[in-house]
Amino acid sequence: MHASKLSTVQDLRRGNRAEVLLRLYADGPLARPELARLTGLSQATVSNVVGDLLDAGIVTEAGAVDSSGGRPRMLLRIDPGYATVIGVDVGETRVKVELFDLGMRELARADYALTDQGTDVDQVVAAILAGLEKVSGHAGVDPARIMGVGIGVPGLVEHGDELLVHGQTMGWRAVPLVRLLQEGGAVPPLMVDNGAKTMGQAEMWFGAGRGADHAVMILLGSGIGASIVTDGKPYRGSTTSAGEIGHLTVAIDGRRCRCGAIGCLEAYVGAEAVLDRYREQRPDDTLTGADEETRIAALVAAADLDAVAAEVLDTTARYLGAGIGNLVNLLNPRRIVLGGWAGLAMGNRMLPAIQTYAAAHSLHRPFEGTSIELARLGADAVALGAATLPVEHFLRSGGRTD
Amino acid sequence: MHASKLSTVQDLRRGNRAEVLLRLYADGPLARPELARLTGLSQATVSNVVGDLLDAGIVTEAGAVDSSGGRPRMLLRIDPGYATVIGVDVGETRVKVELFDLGMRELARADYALTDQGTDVDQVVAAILAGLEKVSGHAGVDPARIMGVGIGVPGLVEHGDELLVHGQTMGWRAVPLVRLLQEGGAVPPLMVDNGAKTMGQAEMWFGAGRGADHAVMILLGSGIGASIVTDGKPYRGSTTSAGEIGHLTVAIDGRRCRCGAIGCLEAYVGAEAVLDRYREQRPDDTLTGADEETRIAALVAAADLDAVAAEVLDTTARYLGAGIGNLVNLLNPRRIVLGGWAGLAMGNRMLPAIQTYAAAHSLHRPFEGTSIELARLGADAVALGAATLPVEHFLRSGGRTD
DNA sequence: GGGCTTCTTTCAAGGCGTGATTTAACTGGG
DNA sequence: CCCAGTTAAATCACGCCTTGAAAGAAGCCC
Repeated sequence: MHASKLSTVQDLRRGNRAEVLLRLYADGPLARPELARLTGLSQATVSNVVGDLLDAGIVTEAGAVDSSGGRPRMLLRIDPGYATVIGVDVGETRVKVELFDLGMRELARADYALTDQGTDVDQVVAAILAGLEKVSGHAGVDPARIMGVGIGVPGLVEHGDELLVHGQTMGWRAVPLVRLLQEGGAVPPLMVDNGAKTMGQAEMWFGAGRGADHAVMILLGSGIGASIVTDGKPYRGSTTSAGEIGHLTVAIDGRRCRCGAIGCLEAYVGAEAVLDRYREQRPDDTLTGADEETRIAALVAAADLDAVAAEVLDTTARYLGAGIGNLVNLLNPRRIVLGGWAGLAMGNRMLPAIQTYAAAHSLHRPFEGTSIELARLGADAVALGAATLPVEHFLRSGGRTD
Repeated sequence: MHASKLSTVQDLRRGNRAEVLLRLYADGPLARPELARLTGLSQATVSNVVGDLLDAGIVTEAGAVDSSGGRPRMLLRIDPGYATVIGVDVGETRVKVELFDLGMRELARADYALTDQGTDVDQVVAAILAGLEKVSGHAGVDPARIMGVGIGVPGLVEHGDELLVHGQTMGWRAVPLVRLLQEGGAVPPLMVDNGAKTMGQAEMWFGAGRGADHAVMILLGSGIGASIVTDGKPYRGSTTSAGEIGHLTVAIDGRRCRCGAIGCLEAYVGAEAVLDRYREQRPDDTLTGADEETRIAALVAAADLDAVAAEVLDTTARYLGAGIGNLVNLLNPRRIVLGGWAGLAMGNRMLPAIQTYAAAHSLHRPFEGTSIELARLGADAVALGAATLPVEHFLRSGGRTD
């Protein structure tokens, strides 16, 4: 019920700087008059703010254009070289650390295999620290100019007094990841979020979610998760665990899920569940491949000839469509993005079917206002999205690194 | 991705006035030092702002208290008599118009029966206009001091160029309600929202939702709807139709819903569906009463003796619990409030069962952070909630009526 | 009554956004 | 080549805001 949190007149300035920075970051090079129009600020203020940002080196001029009889407008953009950020993708099989400039071009990377499915916290922490060390030492990178580290982890992240990670699949319970990293010598700011959420953030900024103020990014892998964006901001709920789409009940008298409940979406559409369902119908199991990823690919490829495979995939689309319908009815998003390696593998073939089933399980009006698309950034956007966390903080704070 | 919309230094003042007003409204009489602490403003600014508000007559002093050796602090509160608001509850059987002071005490009311289930828009508009006329003429009420009219309608409300109401149950299609009312002589501001949402707003402000920043109010009547509150604000989605909980798919191979889809929650837990299910199992139908409301009451009363009734109610609780579980997993709210006449009638007896089933269909962690409660304001809070719309606008704008 | 405490107002200082004005930069026509 | 016309950017004076400090107000306790 309470309003925003601005009070002093400097906060106002900070807010306007943020407005200008966000707009410049989102909509590429812009000239001052356009900025004034887009932000609603006066041209005088835009000149002032831009002057500050130019002095600080955050913004640079990017050439002049146009001129139908007047002074040409000078384009402005955020200097990609002003600072760098690091994104970390903690998975169950490996840790990936990438260094980006502000334009999100990758400057360096480090990759570490995990030997025990990520259950050993110390091994993961050591890998992250090694990765930070390595990419920070990359030629031409000033460690003082690294504005932050974003980390995407599989599991729930609790932002309390101390940041805690609960990772069911890796057996992590209340792991104080930030503290462990700081004790290991990592320098703040360290920002941690769920990997599905960071990937969703990446799609929102650079992929299929661009421009949508209300969107849901579905991350379909072995299991299924989602990242909800409302009013342009990631939605976390009261204890930061919103978006657990995997355990929506869609078949109240259906299969038992590994979570113990009955009829969860994940009991049908996660890669693991899809392969289980196929195996049940074809005990001879003709799919090639040892890991889920190649087996799902084989299943999709087989669907043209194998009626069982086609039926399994169609059922998947039907359940996923019902789940998407629930999202549409409940959240009324502008866009739904299907991502994750399994989502892309199956979605490439089945997007139309998914859309049809989703329509059947949605109210007409909200469905009309929703587009359902595939993710554009592939399955490797977790680190990219994680790296946007410090960037977003930087932009929203009006350009201070603190 | 964009920030809030403050730019000039006067907006800052307006924001601080709003902060003070919201706090005073929510937390009763407060003294200046407490306001300073709660809002984060300096005592000097609080004095300034309060001075303005006192001069404008919006705030009044409410006696001094305390004094352990110092000057006693003067309590402040919003003057309930500063202005009045009107709330309108448009139902399918009647139109109710109520006049409140700012403290939401009812000063006058008018009630009009509808003869044709509300299908005739003109009749509804005429009833509203008559009601406005009547309560505005109430003794001691200055028409110039009516700060606005809030209207709760059954159906989707589209806030586009022109406000349009789509009411499926009344057969309304794109009805320009505000325009019709203005042409009939009603004076703006007129604010319209879905009745479930206004009722949710009432529970948020004065009922079971107080203090929860993330909550879902479930309105269970003949059908079922919901009002979602995120970060303290009503959530509407991209085309203002969020919260259509009634057509969540919970039983993908289940009953056909009147909306045409299969397995909707509303096909099981709405009063109509509950009575249908009972009738299917007991074609002799021993329930007394002609309308849904008394028949549901009879069903609940019969459950102690009638095993079929008990089973029907238990199934209702199971489906409702699954639906609530979906809300918990997806939105991670702090509180879920069950209201509406059917929700209260059934919830009184079955809340524990609903909670148990909800727990079974929720992830452990988010469920732990959620409380599931019954609404406290009865089934007649639609008009009250509607009346809060202009009040909220007034408070958030810092005390201007424009 | 005189200290003491606490609330409330007043005051000067430092910032900020804005409209108006001025300066800058470029086009196009004679 | 120069000069009016046009648009962009910077500058200025003004009014408004918040704030810490200081002053004033209003009660308590001894």
